[in-house]
Amino acid sequence: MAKKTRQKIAKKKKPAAKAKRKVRSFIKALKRKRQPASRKHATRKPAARTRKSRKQLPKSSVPAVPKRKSAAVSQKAPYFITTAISYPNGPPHIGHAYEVIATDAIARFMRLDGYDVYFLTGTDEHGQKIQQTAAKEGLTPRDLLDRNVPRFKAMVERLNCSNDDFIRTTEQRHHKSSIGIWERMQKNGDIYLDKYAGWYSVRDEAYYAEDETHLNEQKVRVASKTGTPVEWVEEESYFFRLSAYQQKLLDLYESVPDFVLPRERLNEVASFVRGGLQDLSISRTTFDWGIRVPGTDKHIMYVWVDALTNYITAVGFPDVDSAMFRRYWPAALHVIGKDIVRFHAVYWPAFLMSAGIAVPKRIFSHGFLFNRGEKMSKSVGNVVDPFTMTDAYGVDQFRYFFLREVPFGQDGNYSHEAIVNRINADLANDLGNLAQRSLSMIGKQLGGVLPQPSSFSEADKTILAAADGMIATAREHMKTQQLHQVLNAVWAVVADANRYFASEAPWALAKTDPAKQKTVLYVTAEVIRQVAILCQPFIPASAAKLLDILAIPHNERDFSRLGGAHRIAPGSKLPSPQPVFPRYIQPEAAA
RNA sequence: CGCGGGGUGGAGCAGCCCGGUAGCUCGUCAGGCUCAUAACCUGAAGGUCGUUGGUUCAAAUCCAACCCCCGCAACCA
Repeated sequence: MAKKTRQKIAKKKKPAAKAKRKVRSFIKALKRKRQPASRKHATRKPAARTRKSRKQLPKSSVPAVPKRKSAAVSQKAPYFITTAISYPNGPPHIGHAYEVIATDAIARFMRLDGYDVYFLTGTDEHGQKIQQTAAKEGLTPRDLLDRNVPRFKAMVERLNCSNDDFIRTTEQRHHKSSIGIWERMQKNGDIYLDKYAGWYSVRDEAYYAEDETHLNEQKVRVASKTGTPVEWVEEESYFFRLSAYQQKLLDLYESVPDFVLPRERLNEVASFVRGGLQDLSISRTTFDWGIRVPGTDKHIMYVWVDALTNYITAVGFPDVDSAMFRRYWPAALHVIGKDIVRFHAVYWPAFLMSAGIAVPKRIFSHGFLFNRGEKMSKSVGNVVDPFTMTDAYGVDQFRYFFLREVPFGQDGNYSHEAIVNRINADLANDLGNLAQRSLSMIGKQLGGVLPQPSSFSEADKTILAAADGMIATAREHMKTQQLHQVLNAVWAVVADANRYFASEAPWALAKTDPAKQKTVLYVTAEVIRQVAILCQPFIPASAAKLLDILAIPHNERDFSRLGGAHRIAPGSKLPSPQPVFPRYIQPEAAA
C-alpha cells in the first residue's frame, strides 16, 4: 500500500520540474523581447478599457467588528493573505464562495503550520455600477449596500471562514488610505490632469475606439463586441503614468518568477506588458459614488485605485509606521479570480511602486467554476446560491468537494452527481467509515480506552510511515497553493489505511491475538489522528469532531504534532464514536 | 491568421516538457469479508490516446497541417 502512495507522490513532483523549466524559458523570452517594446496599441484609449464590474472576493467571517490582532508580540513569521473584495451589486454566488473557502483553507493551513496569519476579505462598494443598480431599484447606494453587504458577510460566516477582518471600502479608514496612496503617487509625479474622449458604454464601463463600434439596425451606435449602446464622451481625467512602469514590471516578473501563479497567467500578463503600457485614466467625473480625488470637487477615483488599496488599508495604511503595517505588509498572497489578474499583477504593483510601497509577494489566480460545463448565468438558470448548496450538502462537504475536485488554479466543473459521489465516497465511506469501524471496535471491545500497542510489525510501520510523510508532502504542495494535491496526498493515506485495516482484520484478532489487535487499533487511531489534523484547514468542523472522538486535546492539534514526533496517547478514554460524515441520501420528493 | 484552454476505456481526469509495458477516481461485472455509515478489500471487462501526414528501431508523447469544443464580450470569481 505504501508503494502506491509513493508512486502517487512521485508523480506529482513532475509538474514542479516542468514549471521550473517553463520559468526559465519564460525569462529567456523576457530578456529577448525586453528592449524593443513593440507599441502596438499606440492609440490612447482613454480609460482602462476594462470592465471592472467584477471585483470580487469574498469576505470573511466572523466579527462584525474586526477583531484585529495586536500585531507585535508574535515570534512567528507573518503571513498576510487576502481574497479580492466582492462587488456587492447583487447577491453572493458560488464564485465568491469558492474564492473565500480556498483562501480560508490556505490561511488555516499556514496558521496551523506556525505562521502568524492575518486573513482579510471584504466588499468593494464604490463605482458606477453600484450607483446604477441602486437607482434601478429606487434605492440609494447606501440602501443597496445595507441590503447586500450583510449577505456577503453571512456567506463568509456560513462557510466557516476564519478571516481576521472584513473590510468595506466605504469605511472611513479606507477613504483615508485611498487618499493617502493617491497623494503619494501624485507626489512622485505620476499623476497628471488631461482629457480624453471616446465612445463610452455605460453598461460595459468601458471605452471603445471608433472601429470597435458600429450603428445597429435602430441606427444606434453600439460596441461591436458587446452590443451595448455607446455615447461620445469627452471628459477631464487624471491619468496615472503607467507607461513609466513597463520595464519595472518586467523586471519584477523576471526576478520573482512566482509572482503570479499559475504560470500561464504570468505569461499572459508579461505579454500584455511587453506589448506596451499606456497611461491609465484614474478618475471620473460622470458619477459621484466613490472617493473624491483630493483637492478637487468633481473627480472621483477610478474604482480600481480605490479597490486595490483595500489591501493596505486593512493593515493600517496610510500609517506606514504602524505596528500592523510594518508587520504584515507586503502581503504574502492575494488570491483572486483569473479575470482580474491584470489589475493585480500590473496596475497594483505599479501603483505601489509609485507610492514607494513594497509590492505583494504573490498573486494566485484561481479558475472559474462551471455548472455541468456551462458558465453560470441567470438566463440559463443554473446560478447556484451558496446558502442553498451548503444547506443541501453541508458546509464541510461543500468545502471539501471544491477544494479536492478542482485543481486549484484551473477551471472546474460541478454537478449534483459529482458532489454526491465525492462526499459519499471520500468522506462518508473512506474516512468516516474508517473512523467509525475502528473506533467503535475500541469502544465495544476495549471499553473505549485507547490501547497500548505492542511491537510494530512491518505493516504497522509502513502505514505509520505513510501517515508521518503526509505533512512534508502537504507543505511541498502548499508552497504553490496546490490545495487539491494536499488532499490527494491525505486521501492516499486514507486508502492505505483502509487496506491496512482490512488485511490486518482486527475483528478476527480479538480471540487469536489480542495484543496484535490492540496494536492495529492503536495504529489506525494514530493514522486517523494525523489525517484529521491535516484536514482541519479544509473541513474544520468535521476535523474537529474527529479529533474530539479521538480525545485529542485542543492544544495538540497543530501541525507540529504531525510527522511522527508525537503519537496519540495510549490509555486515553474515548467518547463513544458518532458518525462524522453522514452519507448523502437523495431527499424523498426530489421534485 | 485576436488571445488562451481543451479533445485519452461509460463519466471526469493524469500521463505529453526529458518518445520505449496507457494510469487514477467514479460507474459496471464477479469474488471476499462481515469490525463498520448497504460500508471495506480483491479481481475482471472496457481505450483506433480528435484527424491526416512526417521524424524515429519505437509516438498519447516530437514536428506540420487540419477538424471540433470551451472561455476571454450580457446581472457573474
